[in-house]
Amino acid sequence: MGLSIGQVAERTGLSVHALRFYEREGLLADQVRRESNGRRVYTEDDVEWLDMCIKFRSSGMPLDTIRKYTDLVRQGSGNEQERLELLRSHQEHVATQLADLQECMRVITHKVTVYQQHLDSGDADCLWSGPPVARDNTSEAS
Amino acid sequence: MGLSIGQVAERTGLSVHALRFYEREGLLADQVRRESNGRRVYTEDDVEWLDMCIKFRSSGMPLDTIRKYTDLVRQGSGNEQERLELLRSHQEHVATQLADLQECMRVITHKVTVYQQHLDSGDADCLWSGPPVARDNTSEAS
DNA sequence: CTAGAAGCTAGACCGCTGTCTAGGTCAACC
DNA sequence: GGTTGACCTAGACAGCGGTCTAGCTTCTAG
Repeated sequence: MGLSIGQVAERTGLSVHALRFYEREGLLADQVRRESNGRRVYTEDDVEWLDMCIKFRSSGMPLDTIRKYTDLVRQGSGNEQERLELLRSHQEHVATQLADLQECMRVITHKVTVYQQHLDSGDADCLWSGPPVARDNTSEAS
Repeated sequence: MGLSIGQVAERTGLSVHALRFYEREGLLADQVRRESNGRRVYTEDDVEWLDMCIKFRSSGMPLDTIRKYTDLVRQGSGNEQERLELLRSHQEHVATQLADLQECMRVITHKVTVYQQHLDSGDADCLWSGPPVARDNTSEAS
């Protein structure tokens, strides 16, 4: 039932280093138990929690904020409003990121399309606008 | 017609420090010209290029890669295939990010919903599952 | 019994992306 | 002519998020 740090590393994709680091940083809701020999014993809950942390991280939540959230959860019930606010604020943040990223995607896709067209329509003939400026003339003028 | 570093900072949202840093890092396609007194004079093209760099950066392209792309553009025509590959590779990267971010959004929205419901349905009564575990039981079990 | 794999702690180090400081120039205004 | 503000360079420093090392212990298999 208990998992070693290596097993948790494998499951979560984090390195054992990162796992110890996260623990030091107070990102784990439950204190990790130890075997008599001092080795960490993780539970399935820990893995679940870590997966959530990874999602938070990968969506740009700083470790600091994850720690805050963890602290709230650790304090037990009564602060659900605070947790909600934290989550909502991050949600907004992610929404912004999504919008930004979609815009980037649009621009890059446009550039890719233009270059592709250029390459498709014969190689050596420079119908491409010449130097000195606009040598990357995939800019936005549709 | 020429823009000072301060003006460019204002337009792009980058700091003057960052602008000088980007230049040192070779992220500018055209060499920035100088006034007789040594001050930088930017063109509208520079601003456009910087906007693109900002989009690349904000979608996670490392400065290193932007530099590579810049180098290709600086070298002039003939390497469009390489540029395209670089762009495509980044495009894939962004697509992955988008998917990840959307998944994060899903999870966070779920959590927000659960907390909201909890808070809506009366405050003090703990129909919430108690300690010691699952104190943040917004996990994925719909 | 020994080798190798896995774990432990404390703390140094790293890559990235800026940011800021020190020390100075230059132009404009009161 | 003094102050203010924008600019210059070179280089030190900072924050984040790990990553790795040194030096040690502890299990497991052969």
